[in-house]
Amino acid sequence: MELIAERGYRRTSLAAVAERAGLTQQGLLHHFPTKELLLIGVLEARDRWDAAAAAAGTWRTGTLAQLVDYNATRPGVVQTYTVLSADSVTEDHPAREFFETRFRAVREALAGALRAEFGDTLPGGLTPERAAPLLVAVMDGLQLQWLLDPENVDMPAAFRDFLTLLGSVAGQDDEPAEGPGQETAEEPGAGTG
Amino acid sequence: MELIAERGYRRTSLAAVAERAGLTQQGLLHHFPTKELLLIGVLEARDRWDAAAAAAGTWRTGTLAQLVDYNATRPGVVQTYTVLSADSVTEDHPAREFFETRFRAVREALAGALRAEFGDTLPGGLTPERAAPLLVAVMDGLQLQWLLDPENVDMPAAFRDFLTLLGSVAGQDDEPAEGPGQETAEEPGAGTG
DNA sequence: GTCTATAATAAGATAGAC
DNA sequence: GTCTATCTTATTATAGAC
Repeated sequence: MELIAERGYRRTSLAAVAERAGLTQQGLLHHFPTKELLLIGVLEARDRWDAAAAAAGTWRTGTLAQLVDYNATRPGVVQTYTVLSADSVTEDHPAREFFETRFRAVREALAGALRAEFGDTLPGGLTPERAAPLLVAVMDGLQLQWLLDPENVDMPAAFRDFLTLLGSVAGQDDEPAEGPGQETAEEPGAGTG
Repeated sequence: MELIAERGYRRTSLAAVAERAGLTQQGLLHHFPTKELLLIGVLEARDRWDAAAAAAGTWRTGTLAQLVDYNATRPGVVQTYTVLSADSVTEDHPAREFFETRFRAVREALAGALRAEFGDTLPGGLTPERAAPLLVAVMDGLQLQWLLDPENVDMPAAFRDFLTLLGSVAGQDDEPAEGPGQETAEEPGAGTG
């Protein structure tokens, strides 16, 4: 995960991963026979690590704001997710199905969360199902801008601005816009994951 | 551009570009001495091609909605932009400065457009400067979801939903949500470009 | 389970002829 | 301006010893 965050999947060599892990390339290939299987192993590991965050039934917009706060303290993890998810749209990418499935699940989970918090109708006459992809898009899009220019893009504040547009009060009273991050909360998760 | 759209920058070989262009790898290297300079040439070419769209003084939210319509008819171009912009956040990427500068310019241009259309105050008490990164984020984030799952993500409709949240009327009367695209309008431009 | 050794390939780049 | 030929390096993957 560290190396993919730094260099992206394609530029990350098995030799580099092996070195960081403290064994040889061939030792690494004993556990993951191909580079592709290693990538899938990484994604599955992050999924397991994100198990708590994936308990979507308990998500609220305030939870999401805290997740964005947390992400703002972990640029490496955010970069992993951003680079890998975009890379996955290319032909025959081993992670394509993973992200396709994941985005669908996240949209559904967030739609459920929005419905639980706001009911069937949101500002502008939107349904939770129509607002969910926007919520996901804002999280991912802000991450890209923030990774490129953290000095000029206040990701947590911008996300709360969007929640304000959605009609949530979490944007105003939930957390200071540019707080110290959730240093205490050890909840993981990057991007919409 | 075509090949980068299909495979991403790193997976695109000089030999493949040369073949598509109808010359040998060495003939290509005569015009672009390194692969990095070729990438910069591609980005500059797209900038020139986007010159019309970059006349930001004339942008309005309706224009942006039409741009999203157009993008929905050109998955290859959108993919180029999505893959490349995300890839650019990795260490020492040759296009990093290009995208950093470009995102900053686009945010400023869109802030100006929002101010021209809505004045200094938007819904939720947002300023144009605070809404602009959200607008960019929604465009980019929707592109990623749409590229991964075009059957389930109606990018133009979702973008108009966001415009509705921003208080624009363009979302209702400007264009059918899932139109045939702007086949006549030859205006180019992918992503926030 | 980890190692050394070694394929087998593919890539970016250079030299020099025409 | 384009070509053939070649260099150099990096990468994924395999074979087989310990």
